[in-house]
Parts: sequence; C-alpha cells; structure tokens
Amino acid sequence: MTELVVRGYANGRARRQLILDEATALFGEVGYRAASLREIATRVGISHPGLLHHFPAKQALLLAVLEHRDEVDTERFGFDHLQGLELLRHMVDLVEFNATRPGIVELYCVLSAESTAPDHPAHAFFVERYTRSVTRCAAGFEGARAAGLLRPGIDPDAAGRAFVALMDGLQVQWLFDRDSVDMAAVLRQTLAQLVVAGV
Amino acid sequence: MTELVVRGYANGRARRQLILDEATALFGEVGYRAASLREIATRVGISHPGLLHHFPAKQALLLAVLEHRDEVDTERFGFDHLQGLELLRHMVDLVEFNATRPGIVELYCVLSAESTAPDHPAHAFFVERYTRSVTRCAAGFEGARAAGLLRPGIDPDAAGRAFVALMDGLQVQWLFDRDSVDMAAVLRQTLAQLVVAGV
DNA sequence: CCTACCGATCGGTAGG
DNA sequence: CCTACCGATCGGTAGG
Repeated sequence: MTELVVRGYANGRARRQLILDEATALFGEVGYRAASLREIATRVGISHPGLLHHFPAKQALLLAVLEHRDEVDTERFGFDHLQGLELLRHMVDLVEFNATRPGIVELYCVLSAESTAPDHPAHAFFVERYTRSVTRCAAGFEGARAAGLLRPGIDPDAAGRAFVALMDGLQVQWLFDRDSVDMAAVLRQTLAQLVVAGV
Repeated sequence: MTELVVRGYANGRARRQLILDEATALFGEVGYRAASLREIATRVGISHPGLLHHFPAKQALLLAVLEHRDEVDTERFGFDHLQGLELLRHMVDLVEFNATRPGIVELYCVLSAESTAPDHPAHAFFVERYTRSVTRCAAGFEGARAAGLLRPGIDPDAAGRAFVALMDGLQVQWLFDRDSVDMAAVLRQTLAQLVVAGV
C-alpha cells in the first residue's frame, strides 16, 4: 500500500512535468492569452478540469512554466562562477544551445513581447529578468575593461544593454528563418569587435 | 445632393482612418489574436458589425493596419535616396522619432513576435519586412566599407543583421522601462564603434 | 450603419 | 481525475 502511494506521487510528478512541457510549447506557439487550457490538456491526454487539478488557474500555470524554466536553465547554465569576457562568451554558448530547442526560444520571444503590457501576468517576471540580464552583461563588460581586454571608448552599461538587445533581436529573426540566421556567429563577431585585437 | 454624397465619402474616409488608429493601438496592446473587434468598435464608437462594414474580416483589418503603417512611414522616412553611413544614421533618427509614439513600437514588437508562427496572418508580411530591412542595412554597411568609413574586419551582412536585431531588442527593453532606455543613444554608440575613428 | 442572432470557445466551478 | 455545466466572449451573418 505504501508502494501504491509512492507510485501515485511519482505519477503525479510525471503528469505535472508533462503539463509544464505542453504548456511551454503552446505558450510559445500562440502566447499566453491565445493559449487555451483545453488545448494543453488535450495534448497531455486529460480533460481541462483535470489540468486545473494540478494548477489551480491559468495564471498559476504560466508562472509555474516560467519558474521551472529559470530553475532548469540556472542549473544547466549557471553564471555565478563566471565574470568578465568569460561570462559573455558563456552566454553566447547558451544562445548556441538554444538553437537546438526552438520551443524555448519561442516561449521567451512571444511572452516577453506580450508581457510588455503592464497588466500582463508575466510583466513583473520579465521586468526583473531584463534588469538581471542587463546588469550581468554590463558587469561582464566592466570586468573585461578592468582586465584590459575591452577596446577603449566603450561604455560597459550601454554595451551590456546592447548585448541583451542583440540576443533578443536575433532570436526573432532566427524564428522567422532558422536556416539563414546563425545567432551565435553574429554574437561572436560582435563580441570580437568590442575586445582588443587578438583576444 | 452632390455635396451630401461627397460629405458622406469624406465621413467614411475619416471613420475608416479612426478604425485603423484604434486597431493599431489595440493590436499593439494585446496582439492580434487577443484583440477583439468589439473592443476596437467600442473605442471608435460604433457596433462591431458596423466595423465589419468597413473591413470585411478581422484579417483584412490587420493587413490594412500594416499596409497603412508602411505607407505612412515610407512617405515620412523614405530611405531610397540614402546609402552608406547616411542611411544607417537615418534609421537611428527613425528610432529616435519612434520613442515619441509607443503605440507604433508596441505594434511592431508584439505582432512580429506573435507572427513568427507560420500560420499567423501577418507571417508573410514580417518575413518580407525583415528580409528588406536586413538587406538595406547590409547595403548601408557595404557602402560605408566602400567609402573607407568602416573599421576593417567587419562583415557587412552580419553587421546589417545585427543592426536590425539591436533595434528590435532595444524596443522591447524600452517598452518595459521607457525612462531608463535611450534607444537612439545605444544605437549611436554602437555605430560609432563600427566606423573608423573620428567619423 | 443598427439589432439580433448563430455556433464555437473560453476559464473556472459543482459534484462526485 | 471525470462529466456536466456556468456566464462571458469570440468572429461573423441575417435582415433591414
């Protein structure tokens, strides 16, 4: 009987994970507002009230999707031990990896644009996320400057903001034409132009 | 009686323009899918079948909005007579002007992300628009290179693509925090880093 | 341009 | 986890 309960919990966790995966995909395909709980539930193979048994409301599902992505990517691509140019190059590696999972790129592209509206449930999430990304990249450029690796005349704050903007914009172009756009290559060339020759 | 007819046509054109304005605003606020004809019609002050008298379907309204934007902006910010560095600097001026009309920036940000989905009614429009923008910017960098104004080691095609991506990404960040982001300033600094010293 | 309506779909709840 | 249902809202049409 104990085993049955454990198996029940295990099934619940697996089902919950499956819901998060399908929600990630549909939110990326059509955005949050246009995504329906019924469509997600159908893809999982349950009814939509069944889905609401795991996540009490649509908003809660969205926030769970975003938190889960943050957890997984932080675990896989943590930046805490990196700084300076190494940090920025690690971010290019992350972009290169993202080119193997269009669903994740779609999710962030579509949701970030949609959530520029102040009343969007993911608005605060993305405000915080952009602040964090820009600050981190600016620190990367500042570290490169301190190490004498940055070309003179470059403002680290503006460069950090531009680096994040460049990643975002490239993802949109890549989603429109995956064969013609090499996100990591463009980022690497841009980075090479900002550092002193030969680094 | 002739005057009545003429006045009627004039009213029709004005009403049509009002519909385009309100549709532009709502499509920017919530995207195409989540925007409702009823909400647009209410803002105009008519019923939603009244709106469908001017535009036969929701898709037709979207395409009319996009075509109208292209017409107005081409008339106001035509690039045909410009080339090289002048062209690129003119695009920065356009971005600076766009900072005075957040509704237009919202429209392009939200719709471009939403229409990365291949079945979106604006998908073809944005595919064509990105191709045109990237090609035009690449030609600008190529012109600068031919005039000896570009720093060596820069690929004009990659730079053109990066320039468009940078504009897009900055618009997203600007929509989240209009006070902290100076789109034109970041673009000008980036451009200054790509040209030979003192230009 | 209107009212009135169509069938479809939405998020969420009742009750089991 | 299910069926059955709620009120609200959707794009579009009928008919005038």
